[in-house]
Amino acid sequence: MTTPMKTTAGQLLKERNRLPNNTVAAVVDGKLVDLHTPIEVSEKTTAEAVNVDSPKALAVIRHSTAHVMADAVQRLFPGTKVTIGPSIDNGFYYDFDRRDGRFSDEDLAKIEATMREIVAADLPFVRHGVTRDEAQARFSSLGETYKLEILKSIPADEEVSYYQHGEWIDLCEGPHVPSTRYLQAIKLTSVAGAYWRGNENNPMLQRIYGTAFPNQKALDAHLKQLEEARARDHRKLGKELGLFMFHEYAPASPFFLPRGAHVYNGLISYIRGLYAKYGYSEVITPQIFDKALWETSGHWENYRDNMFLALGTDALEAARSEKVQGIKVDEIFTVEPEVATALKDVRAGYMSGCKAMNCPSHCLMFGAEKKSYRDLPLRLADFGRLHRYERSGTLHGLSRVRTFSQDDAHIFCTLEQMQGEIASFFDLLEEVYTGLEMPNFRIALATRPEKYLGEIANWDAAEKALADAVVAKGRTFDLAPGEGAFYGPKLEFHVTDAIGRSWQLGTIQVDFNLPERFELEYVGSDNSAHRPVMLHRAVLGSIERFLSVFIEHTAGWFPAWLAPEQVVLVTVSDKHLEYARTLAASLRAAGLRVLLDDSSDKLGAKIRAASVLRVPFIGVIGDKEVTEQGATLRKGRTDLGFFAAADLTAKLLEAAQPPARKSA
RNA sequence: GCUGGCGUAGCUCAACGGUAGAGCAACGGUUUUGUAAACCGUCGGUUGUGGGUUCAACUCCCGUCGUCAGCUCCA
Repeated sequence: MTTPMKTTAGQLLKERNRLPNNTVAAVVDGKLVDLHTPIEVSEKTTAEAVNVDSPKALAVIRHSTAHVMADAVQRLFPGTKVTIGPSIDNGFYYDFDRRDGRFSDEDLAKIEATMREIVAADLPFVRHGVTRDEAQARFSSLGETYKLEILKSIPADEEVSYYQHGEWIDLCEGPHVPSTRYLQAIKLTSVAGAYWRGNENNPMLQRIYGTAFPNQKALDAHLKQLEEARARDHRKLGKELGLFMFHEYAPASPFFLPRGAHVYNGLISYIRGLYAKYGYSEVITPQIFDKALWETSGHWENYRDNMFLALGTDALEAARSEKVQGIKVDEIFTVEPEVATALKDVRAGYMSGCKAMNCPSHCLMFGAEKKSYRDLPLRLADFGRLHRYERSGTLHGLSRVRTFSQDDAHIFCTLEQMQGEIASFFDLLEEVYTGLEMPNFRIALATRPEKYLGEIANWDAAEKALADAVVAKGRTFDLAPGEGAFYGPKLEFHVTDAIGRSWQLGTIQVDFNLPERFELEYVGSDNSAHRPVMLHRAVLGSIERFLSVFIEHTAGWFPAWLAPEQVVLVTVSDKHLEYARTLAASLRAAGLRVLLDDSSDKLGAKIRAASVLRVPFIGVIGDKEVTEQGATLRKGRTDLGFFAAADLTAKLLEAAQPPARKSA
């Protein structure tokens, strides 16, 4: 018989001799709690100390820091109302409603200074479990209207509590560190607007972001990583390396300069090379279609606002002469009324759309000829250019653009073939990620959402096929329940880059919808018609977005097979130029991309110029190299020594091989 | 889209009511160099754009375009 007793997690752990010095919280019966708040325990209660360096502790520290920040803000800016202040992936934030002004960078410095005072005061965090009425009374006397709103949204069966350090209180379920003294490494990072409860119809609040770590060393490491990410920013490198540019005449639409276009095309030819091996057939499809196509595919209904509509002069002429029976333009456009008015006579039959996706084209191709089960699986690949109207606030360098192309393909197959197709896609994906030296990825399986289309049995079969394919490869996946599209479940592939960030690149998605809408059929061995399954899949996804990831992953140091130039020859002085020209010509004849720096700069300056451009190899030519007929090779900061001309060619040609051919 | 910040020479930035400047790049010359920036000179801007205020606007105000950050990881 166990008797319940009142104690604290800290006390309990101490009695059990399991309370190390650097403990900030505890997990009691699976729940994260404070060390210092009274709880009911029995002998059966399990308790575990949460070490200051664990991820759980980090969240507690950050949440406590958010409280301290809100305290500091209200001390410095009386009348400011608090809202919410959670811990997040890289730190924490707190949203404030401040009516008398905006937080400036100087304000952040002041707030941070006040926070340090609060930390130095070593104020304990005390939890108060209260009734709803008590909480209501307390926060309404403080005028904290947002907290009252939150209080209302807390389910009736949940306990309500507030936390106090010093004089300051906040409606909060905790847990918190025992005292402000535990918050030793804090930093406020930025201020930005955020809507109350994330809804743009609600008032705009001011959000202060900050971060906190168990110690200064960890904080410094984090700040250094942020700096590293800034240094690798693809927008900055794209400019510095002459890869791409933008122009306000085509917002969010990249112009790939010669060096960038080389890398772009290199990626496509790499993928294209693998398509032969994996049995894909590449197709080329139109850019602009009659609106009827998008009605069939369902995009007109669901995706119209994201599409660019193209109008020929024919359409305008037809409208003017009123020969065609039309519909009101304001039924087509969801745009400003004055635009709709200006265009109101444009006729529906002439409306056309620039493609945002390739799948409808591929469905037309599939349906154009009678298909037999012997034609399946049919894998149609398409690098076609897509246009999507993305909201201005979501645009970002190459990673979110309005025109791009994908390493897109659609596989038409039978239900039975699905698992094999998924497995084969998995092989392709692994080969590419390994080839591009981004071999680490995790997988998520997104399953049937509440609103879905098609038969549950098919959904179950598709989800099982996706899961089985992953397991068969000896991999695990995270389940994302209900995150699938309305037309089918999918696998998502999230790769980890060189500085530990995760990006979703690849995906394979089952589609029960489009074959239905396009009434696609094949004749089975039983001589009757069957509906094929359609798989959408991409390895890199948008090439533009992939490039943004790849540039940041490599910090601009592309592998030699992909780099715009593979080697720069630099001479020690003018008198070595003649031989350098001969050598450059012979390397070019061997198929290598060679630059020759014939400026009158000193050697050091030439090396610097080549390094800034991230050219993989630098060949130095001076007296010794002319005499011995070769070059001294350098890769990055590493000196590879002297290579005679023939060896140099062989060495560079080896490095210039794309991964597929290297491994073969 | 919304809120806020920012648009100055090709690039990175300064000047913040008195009429625009530096470094790098480019160009010309000198230098002939041994592993991440030689030296001298020259060119380069209706300060994104359209209006307004003022004797005077890069600077202040309004519109517009572009761009950057953020816009539930919920007490």
